[in-house]
Amino acid sequence: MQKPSDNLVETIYAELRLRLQRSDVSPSDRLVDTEIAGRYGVSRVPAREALLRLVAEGYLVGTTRGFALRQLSLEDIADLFEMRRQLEPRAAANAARDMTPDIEAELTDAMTRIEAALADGDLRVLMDANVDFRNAWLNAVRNRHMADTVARFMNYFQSVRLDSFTDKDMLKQYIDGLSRIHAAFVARDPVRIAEYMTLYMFAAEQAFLAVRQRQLTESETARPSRRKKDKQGR
Amino acid sequence: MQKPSDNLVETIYAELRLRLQRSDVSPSDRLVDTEIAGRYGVSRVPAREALLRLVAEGYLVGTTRGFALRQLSLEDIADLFEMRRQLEPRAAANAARDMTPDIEAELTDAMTRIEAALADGDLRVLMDANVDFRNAWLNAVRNRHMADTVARFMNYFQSVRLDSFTDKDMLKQYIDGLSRIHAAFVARDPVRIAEYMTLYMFAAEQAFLAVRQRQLTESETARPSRRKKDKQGR
DNA sequence: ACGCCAAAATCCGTATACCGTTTATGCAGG
DNA sequence: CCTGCATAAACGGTATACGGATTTTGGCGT
Repeated sequence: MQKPSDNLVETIYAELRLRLQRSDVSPSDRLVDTEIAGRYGVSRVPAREALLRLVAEGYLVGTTRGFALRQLSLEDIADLFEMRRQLEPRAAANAARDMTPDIEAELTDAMTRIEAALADGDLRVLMDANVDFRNAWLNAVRNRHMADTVARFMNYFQSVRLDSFTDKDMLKQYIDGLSRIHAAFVARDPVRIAEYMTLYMFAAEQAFLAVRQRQLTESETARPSRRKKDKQGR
Repeated sequence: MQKPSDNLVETIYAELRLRLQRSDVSPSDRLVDTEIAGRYGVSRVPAREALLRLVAEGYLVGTTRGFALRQLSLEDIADLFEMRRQLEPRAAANAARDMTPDIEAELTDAMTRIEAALADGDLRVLMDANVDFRNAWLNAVRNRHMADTVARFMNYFQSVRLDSFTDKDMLKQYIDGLSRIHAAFVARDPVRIAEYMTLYMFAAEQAFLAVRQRQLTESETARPSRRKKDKQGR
């Protein structure tokens, strides 16, 4: 009865969004409907509609040459974090209030994997576990409108998060914050959750601003020549 | 090149959303792509994409027989107002802080028209002026992500607002709340704005819940066309 | 060598056509 | 009259095709 694969647009959209969440798409990549359509063995229409939806949601921008990751300006980052500060502490507090044992187990599992990945220095695993952690507590939020909106604002940053993790100190600080939040979730303490989350938001904003600023100054020099992507037919 | 009307999808989308904002679409209406395409003299594709975007944003739902207004459940209303309480007081406070003379003039003009319409009992004019008032202060919000998100949550209710206005007492109360908010905008008082807006949100939630509940009980009886399974009382 | 311009390629936007599913309609049997 | 069933209509989903704008490519003139 569970039919997420009912229509092609939904399938492709979900797949693409997952790729964005996992930073599988780099800022220099161009997503072209024909290429995606070919990869799924369908026509342009479903691929295009999925892309347009991602554009409407603000994840992508349409260019004259394919769709690309939206590049956040410093102002965007500040504005988006103003929203996150407004929403996430409240959402997390609600989640703590409505937490169930299964979700707590998911959270703990994800947290364990995050710390293991930190020890191993495996960024890819760390990011996946991080997404799991995030999705787990969002699932405890009863208010779906709230959970979806929060998820959307988080996703804007998911696609660049790897970069901010290149700084080891920042990464350590990030995991510490997460660990504290996890403990408060386990303790079912909505007030402290809201508090920790608020502090976490400010730290995260600084981290992303720093990362983005570095990217911007670096890209002053790099004027990319055209790169050929290998073609694959089917 | 200030032409957002470059492509057809954008044009049709904007037009349809305006119609939704102005309650030009009733819950029993069915929006069909071919019909819309015909009205604009274009093919199905742009009409369909505009409709799908409205579905993705939650304004419409796709049925097997055309697209229809999304019907908010009582839980939806409660959840959406939880979001509005979280966002609108802050957004309005920001607007008060960043208010410019032109926007204040727009606000005052809209407020004047609202009160005139109230005196005339002209609901249509009142609703239009109400949308203008709302858009005016949203334009003062520098954080576009915030303004857009707030607008989206407001729009869910714009399409049913006329109903809540059938109760004269509620209407009067509504305008009083708006008038107080307008005064605080003119006074550039972010703190009071946030306060008034919060109170206003609670009142509005009660009003919409009451309206929706009445709608739901009323629709128990309305059953057109011939049925097969379910028998009507003799 | 260098730039300028035209031809080619790429890719978005839009149009048209087909198909499958769901709903309505009409007809025959009780 | 009601019920069941077959047939038609409506509509969403998808495929394919065309056009136009923009970028790339390649060669020609200076």
